[in-house]
Formats: sequence, C-alpha cells, structure tokens
Amino acid sequence: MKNDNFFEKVYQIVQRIPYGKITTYGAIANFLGTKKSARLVGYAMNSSHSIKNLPAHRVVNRNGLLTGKNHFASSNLMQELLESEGIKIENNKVVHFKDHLWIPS
DNA sequence: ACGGTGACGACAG
DNA sequence: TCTGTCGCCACCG
Repeated sequence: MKNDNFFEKVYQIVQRIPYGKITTYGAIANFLGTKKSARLVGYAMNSSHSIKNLPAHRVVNRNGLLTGKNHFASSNLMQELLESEGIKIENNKVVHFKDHLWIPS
C-alpha cells in the first residue's frame, strides 16, 4: 500500500514473527528506534485490518497480556490462534511468555 | 492547520 | 505489590 511510513515497518516486522513465537509492541518500537513510541505500534496494528496474513495475534504487550484480542473478529480468536501454535493462554495472558518471546533482529 | 486518539511502557506515589 | 499518571508521536477527521 501507500504506507511508506511507520505503519508499513510495523507490518513487516510482525510478518517476520516465526510460527509459535510472539513479540511485544515495545520490542517492535525498540527495533524501529522509537522505544517510547510503542503506542504507535499498537495504533498501527489498529489499521492492520487492511493487511492480510498479518499474524497480529503474535503481538502482545510487555506483560504478555492479550490487550488486542478485543480488536479481532472474535474476542476468543486471538487466544485460539496462539493456542493452535502451542502457546498456552491463561486469563488472557500468555503462559511462559518470555519463553515464546521473539525479538526482531 | 489543529487537536483528539490510542493493540503501550516507564515511573511515581 | 498495585494503582494512577505522564510521555510518546503518526494518523484521522
């Protein structure tokens, strides 16, 4: 798309997240060099509905909490996708979050 | 052109 | 430990 901007960078990184791995908004923001702008990453994801094959379910906040699940088609969709990849979810939070964490590099 | 908004994160109390 | 507040900055109306 015409997004040569911050948004596209975010999408590119999210698409690089390996299967069964997850990352955080802060990690993405940090990789982009704007660590304090994690909000922008989340905001970018808000427009991810325009992007297909975007594993947005692999992006959680720094606590491993599925803060974005409410933005999916179904509030339980995000959890199901993660569980289908071998990631356990408990009370909307990723279990062994750090063990599945993937940092863009 | 301007201000509100927000899938966050860090810090203060 | 937990809750509240502030900063951050691109996008949209």
